[in-house]
Amino acid sequence: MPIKVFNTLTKNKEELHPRDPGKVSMYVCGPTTYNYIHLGNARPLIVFDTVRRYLQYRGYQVTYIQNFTDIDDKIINRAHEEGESPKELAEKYIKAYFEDADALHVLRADVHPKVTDHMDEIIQMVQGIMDKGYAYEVNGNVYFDVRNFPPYGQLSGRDLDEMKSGARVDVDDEKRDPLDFALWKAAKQGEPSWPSPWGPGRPGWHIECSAMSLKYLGPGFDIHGGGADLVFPHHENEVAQTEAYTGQPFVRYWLHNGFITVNEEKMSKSLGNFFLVRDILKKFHPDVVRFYLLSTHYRSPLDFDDQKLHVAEKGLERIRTSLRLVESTLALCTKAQDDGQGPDTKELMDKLEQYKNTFKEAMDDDFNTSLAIAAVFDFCREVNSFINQSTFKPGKKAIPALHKALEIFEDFHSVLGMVKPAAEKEGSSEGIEDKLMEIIINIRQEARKKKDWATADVIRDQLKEAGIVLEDTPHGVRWKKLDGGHE
RNA sequence: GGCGCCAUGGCCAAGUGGUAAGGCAGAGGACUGCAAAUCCUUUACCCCCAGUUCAAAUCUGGGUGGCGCCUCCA
Repeated sequence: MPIKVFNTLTKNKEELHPRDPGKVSMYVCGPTTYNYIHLGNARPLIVFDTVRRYLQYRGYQVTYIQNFTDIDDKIINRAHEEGESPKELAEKYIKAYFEDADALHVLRADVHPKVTDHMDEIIQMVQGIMDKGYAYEVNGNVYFDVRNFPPYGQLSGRDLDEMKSGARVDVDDEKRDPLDFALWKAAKQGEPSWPSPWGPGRPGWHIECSAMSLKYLGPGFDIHGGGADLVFPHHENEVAQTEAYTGQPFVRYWLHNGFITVNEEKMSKSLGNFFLVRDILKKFHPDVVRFYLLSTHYRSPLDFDDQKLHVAEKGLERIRTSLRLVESTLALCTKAQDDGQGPDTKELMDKLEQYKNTFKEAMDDDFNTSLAIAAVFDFCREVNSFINQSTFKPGKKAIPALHKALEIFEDFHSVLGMVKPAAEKEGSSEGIEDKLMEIIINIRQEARKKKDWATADVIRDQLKEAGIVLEDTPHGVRWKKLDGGHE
């Protein structure tokens, strides 16, 4: 079964047939590094990270490129405000970007190219576009000539003449058409600049993604991703530049994620209603944020508030509880001397396999993470039912089925990136913690044997206050630490 | 003004022709010394009107409401 993706270019779900069989090339627009990233920035990171993980899970060799826009007006302005160079400012926020993205378990791209490292490629491309007659130079500025490129508007479904009537287009005497956009901007006083055939200046916003994607992925690469607000003008302009330059189709599949909203309004820096990832992570675990963002289909809008994160927290906890149940039961089975008792494990294994397939079918259908997560919940219920039914006694017989359950949890985790808790830090006092808990639990069990409920309850209550929850089960006592805020 | 998206139970959210997945919350039950966790049961005239069809949440037309892009924006 081929994977289907919704292609903005055709407005249809299409089967994914990569340029090179078995390989997928992806380019995702990365941040302009003049501030910490906010939740709206985090959505495409997590969405396309999940796309990448799933493609890898399905056996594709994925090449993933995500750029940093490390020179533009906003960076220059901000640098002036903060009294440092644009370079220093950009480096600071690139570092911060990685801190946030790593926390959210976003895998690093194969290459994170920066604009300032690719001036030669950019200048060469601008020159090439001029040579082919699709761009012109005025006073050191180079503009793309949209009227001369008939397919302009193909991605965003716009008509040049209809747009002209819109009131929000800047009038600029230098341009032949108001919609012409800058490939190269002449340097202004006090701004960083690079030498070029048209005098000192810097690249326009759009050309960088064309130049860098072309360099690392070549013409006609597979997937270009980004937020829906980039469709026009950014991606439209990328298509125009690149196809004018290469004479070939630029990208096979355009994928765009929907917005994060706050009170049903788009979260954006200009509206000032944004929440920084690092602030949210003070209140919620990164895995919860990830779960929350993936619980809605990537193309739908997603409204943000704390209450919804709390709901996500509970949902994720349900999955984690099931995972722990499997792990602890497997430990009991491994220790057991006999076969144990219980219903047929073959039937369980078949059902688990079915849920795994449901998960895959959901992801195959344009990365429907919402449906896929529903399959994970169904899977958990199946496992919970099996282990908690009264006829079940842990023993050797159940080991293969429990192993299989853990393997499938691992599959889910490899795609969603938040099913399993991150491993405890190396060199922690975990060993001692386990021993202490064993001692405490044994003391409490002695009290319970004597029906000294008062003592047993005091221990349980006080542990809970300390953030440790005890659960008395038929097969022994389990404990877990409550996940509070992160760090 | 141009282009586009969305409207599903108390909340969130899948589902694009055959009488509604999943999560959270609520109610009842099982289990438990009591809890917790878990399991079972239970809660939907799918925004309105008209049309197409044997059959529509799902297609078509109209309406109402909300949102987005056209300016930096993920």
